[in-house]
Amino acid sequence: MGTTKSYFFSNEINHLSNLFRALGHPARIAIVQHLIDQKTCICNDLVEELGLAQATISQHLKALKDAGIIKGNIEGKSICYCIDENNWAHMEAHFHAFIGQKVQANSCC
Amino acid sequence: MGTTKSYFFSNEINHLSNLFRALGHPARIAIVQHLIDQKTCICNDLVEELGLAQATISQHLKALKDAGIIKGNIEGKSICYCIDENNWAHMEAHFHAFIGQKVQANSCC
DNA sequence: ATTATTCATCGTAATATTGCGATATATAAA
DNA sequence: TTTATATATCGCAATATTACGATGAATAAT
Repeated sequence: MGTTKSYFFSNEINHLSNLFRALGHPARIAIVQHLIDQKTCICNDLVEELGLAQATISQHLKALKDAGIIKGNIEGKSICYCIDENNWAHMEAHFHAFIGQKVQANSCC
Repeated sequence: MGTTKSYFFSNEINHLSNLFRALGHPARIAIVQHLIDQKTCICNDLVEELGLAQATISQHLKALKDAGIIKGNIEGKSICYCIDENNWAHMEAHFHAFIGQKVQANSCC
């Protein structure tokens, strides 16, 4: 009990919900927005920027990396993160295929 | 400890992450997709359709309703759910404003 | 070689989510 | 009125998430 029954659902649906879930936390949205805004790579000014502990930021970065939304590159003693522009395009397409669907007006009220 | 520090973030960011989170579960994606496909309203054939317990489905419906994604209407002894087409449009715009942002290619690797 | 910096990971506490059976409520049907 | 049907909610157990301090690993600076 307590565990999501992913095996009840298609890969398609599980993948989509994983992407949504990865963005389902304000810190992770803020991180992604920061990476988009700063174009150039960002390491952990995020810690100062967001006001969360370093361990917490690192955890959120991992979640975004696992979802394929960002990627990181070692750069000296720090690590340079940026949007994974390849997956970003896929994600955009994936989201749009779902959210862009036509919805009937007032179909129940 | 353990609670999301929403007050660290803007309303904009919190709202967006709430929307994403509402769709961050396969059952809820499946429910929304079902509501889109069936155009006409759906009550709890979802229980048979998804194979989850009635209480669980009801809980997921509540999460989607709280997020403004669906709405329900009493219809005899059952309740008729459908996409809230007004908020759906807002949501689409909101998502697109975020996901549709231009991302620099290979900005860190 | 030692020290400082940057980041990941571990361990742990607090809280949230997921799922279900049981029960409550409300309407329809008999 | 009694019974059946549909749904919401309560209470609980299992698991996941969020957050943080402490520690480890790797590189840069001294």
